[in-house]
Amino acid sequence: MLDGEKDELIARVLTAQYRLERLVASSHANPLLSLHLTMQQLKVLVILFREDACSSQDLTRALGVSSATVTGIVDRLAAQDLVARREDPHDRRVRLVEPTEAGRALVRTLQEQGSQHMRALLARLTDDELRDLERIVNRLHEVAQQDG
Amino acid sequence: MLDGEKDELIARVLTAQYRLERLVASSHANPLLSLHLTMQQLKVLVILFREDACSSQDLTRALGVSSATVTGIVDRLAAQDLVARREDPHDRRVRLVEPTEAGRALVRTLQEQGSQHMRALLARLTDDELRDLERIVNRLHEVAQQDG
DNA sequence: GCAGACATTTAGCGTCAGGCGAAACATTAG
DNA sequence: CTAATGTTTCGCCTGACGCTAAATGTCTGC
Repeated sequence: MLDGEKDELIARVLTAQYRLERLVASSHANPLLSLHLTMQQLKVLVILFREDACSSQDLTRALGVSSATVTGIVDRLAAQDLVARREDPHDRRVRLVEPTEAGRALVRTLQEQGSQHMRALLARLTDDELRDLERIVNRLHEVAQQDG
Repeated sequence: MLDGEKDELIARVLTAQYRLERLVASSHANPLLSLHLTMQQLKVLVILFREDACSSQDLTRALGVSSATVTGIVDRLAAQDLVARREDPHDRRVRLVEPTEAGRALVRTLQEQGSQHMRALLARLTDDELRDLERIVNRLHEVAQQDG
């Protein structure tokens, strides 16, 4: 296939995917709308979800605020049982902050919107279609992993 | 295929997709992290993105706050040129609020995370894989549309 | 045409989260 | 041992949001 044609095919796949996401999103409530966190609290959770555990200093740098401010934000997240603090075994001055399972679950609901809905849609595909999809998603995963 | 086997296959597809999303998300910055809105402001934008235009009263109900509060939130979004107000032609008491193009673009960046990255991944698939993917995504779109 | 209802905004007040600098305290590094 | 470092506490300040009540313009039903 010519490069132009492949680009066109990729663009079509992305467009189709985008339209599907839009359609799925419009048929059920966006989890963001029922969220009761502030933006800074959510940012901390998103960072922790990705990094697993961070020192207060890491958060200070990531958010661009003072360590006193980070203490306040983490305190309020801890009060909601969304994060927990622990000591860094290598340096007892450092407080590592990590998401609780509830904190993780919360970020997950934001990132995998419509997953139950998607399950219902997938159930409407033929077995062959499902197998094809599995094969392709696994391929994409492989490729993404090679990219590091 | 037996129902149990199909459920298993669907679960595998969802798991593979989840793992792929996690991998993609971990390799580039989450646009949420550079957002400078408050949560209520973001919620209003998300609502408007979906509905296109809302009255203040619609927002009052959607957010569960007073109309005076909605006025403040919308004022501050308008000051950032993310929303615009206009009169409802059918009832001049009503103020319709709609996202500006900048407001739409902002919500879009949150919802299509990793789309450039995905493009690069797709480029690594074979032509047949891309065609299969397009076919399946279009099928899912069809099914989602039938569901209303 | 008019009174009552309705949609929105304004004004004033209060609370909360976040933001800071400085000090205190425990820990680490040289 | 001293100086530097990481975190928390304290005190102060600001901005956003949340509310009630009043004001103003518009609509509805009689």
